[in-house]
Amino acid sequence: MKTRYNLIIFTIAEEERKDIRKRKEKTLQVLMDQKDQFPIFDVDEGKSLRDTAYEKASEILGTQNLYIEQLYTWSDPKYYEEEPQIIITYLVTVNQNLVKKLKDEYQFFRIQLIEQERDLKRKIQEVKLSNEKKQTSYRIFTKNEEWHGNVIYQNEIEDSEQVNLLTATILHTAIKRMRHRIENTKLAFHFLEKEFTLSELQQVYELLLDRKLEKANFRKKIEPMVKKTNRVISEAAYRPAQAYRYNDQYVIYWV
Amino acid sequence: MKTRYNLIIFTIAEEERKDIRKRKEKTLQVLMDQKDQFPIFDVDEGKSLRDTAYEKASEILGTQNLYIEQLYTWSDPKYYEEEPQIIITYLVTVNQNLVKKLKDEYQFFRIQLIEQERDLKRKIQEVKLSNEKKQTSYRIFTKNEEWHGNVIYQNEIEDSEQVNLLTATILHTAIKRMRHRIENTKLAFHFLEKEFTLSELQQVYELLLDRKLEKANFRKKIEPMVKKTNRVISEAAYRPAQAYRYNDQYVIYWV
DNA sequence: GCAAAAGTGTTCGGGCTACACCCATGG
DNA sequence: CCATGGGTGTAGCCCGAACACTTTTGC
Repeated sequence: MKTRYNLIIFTIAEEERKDIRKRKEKTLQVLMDQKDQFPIFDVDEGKSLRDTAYEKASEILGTQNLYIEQLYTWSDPKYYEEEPQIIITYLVTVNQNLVKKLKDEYQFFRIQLIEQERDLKRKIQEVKLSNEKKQTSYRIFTKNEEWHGNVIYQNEIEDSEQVNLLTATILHTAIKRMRHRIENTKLAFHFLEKEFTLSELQQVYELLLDRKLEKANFRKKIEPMVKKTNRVISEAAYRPAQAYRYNDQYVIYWV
Repeated sequence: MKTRYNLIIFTIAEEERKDIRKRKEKTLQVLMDQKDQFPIFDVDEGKSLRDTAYEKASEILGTQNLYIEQLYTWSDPKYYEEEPQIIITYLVTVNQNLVKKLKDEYQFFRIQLIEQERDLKRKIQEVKLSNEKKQTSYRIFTKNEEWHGNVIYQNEIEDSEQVNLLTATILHTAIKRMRHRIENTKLAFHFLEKEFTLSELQQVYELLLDRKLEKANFRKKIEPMVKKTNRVISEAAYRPAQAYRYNDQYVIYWV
């Protein structure tokens, strides 16, 4: 039985400005290798897996400024085509401007999620992964089922030519995890520069949550997580925005 | 590098009634082996770890009515005295009345947590584990620290004669996890019979959260999770209580 | 002036908190 | 009738949702 670990690395990239009067658009992206899978490695003997994963991610991305967290450990045989494995996944987020010298074997793909159906027991999403060179898309069915009195989530994919089940499941699980983590960790801030505007922060939230938020309400909610600086950031032909920083005093979830 | 899995199994037991006029007291208990550790096993090749863990837990406890969930995967060398390992922990909860034929090598221990100190960056807890035959106690220091810009939780124990660091960390992590899970899964209900009173449910919450709750408010909050039956349950020299069941229609956290 | 976004204030409703009160039972 | 817990109603508060409105900039 082989034990390995892999990395699901997210970034938020700014697209080219199309309209000089408008804000730059941001997209959520994920890193995959040439086989459309997440980078996977053998475990380093006698070392903390978090350290190993952090070093490997730094090496891939060329920066040390990363959010990292253990996502889940996968062992179900249905995930493997060949020999059974145990895979421990680490979730990483990074600011794209810090990413240097990305190796040829890895590429970022834009993620688009389109919800097609949803009821109490199941959900169908269309997932599109694309960059300049390549585009893949698949549909993922998520069901919550009973299993010995426990409610468990099962994912199925329609077109296994496009993506394998484990990859799709990891992506699904990672996005779900990030949606929780933006509420009470620094995760969202690792997508941004040290200084950022509240609109940029709101865009990060909107990309991860996949829905529009109310500006006034958003600002009230995240107020304790940020600190205003005395600088402003000018973007385009509209009013410049105040620069903010993460508030290091902010601690919650302290059980 | 060896990969294994272990089980942290909780139950809530009713103590003997001391005063005929009073309600039976409940205590939170955890299963450990004769070396004061959680049951640990080799991974079953080519099988889902959740299935393996579930079967092993059923075998130990003599019942199939269990809550089970993957807790975390531990790899840090500081947890191991001898050779490095990777250990995947599964969290299990069970109703004690269903526990049959518990093997001699395993025993349940009452858990008492006493918070001694707490501020923004650290917390000190005294942990007492006891049953009729044995008692151990130790102090656990939990700190939240910076690590490459991430906030991470570090546990330290004072008296490593009493318990090893991994065992203490798993217990700590499991309780934290349960405190989240009672809000949105069936976890709490696996401690109880199929039918129960709202007071019993409230006691489960109070044991896990380690604080008293307001009766009226608690009932309003958990109302959507339960269904009233037309039976009553008489306990002692006071008004009998309505019996409730888990409401199977209740689904949240459906991302 | 106008388009676009920055930034703020107000109202409404739901949920949590605290507290008060009545009900049913066995001894 | 009393101790004990079962069970319910209400008032206050905070937080999030919805919406409206003002300000600042470059073109």
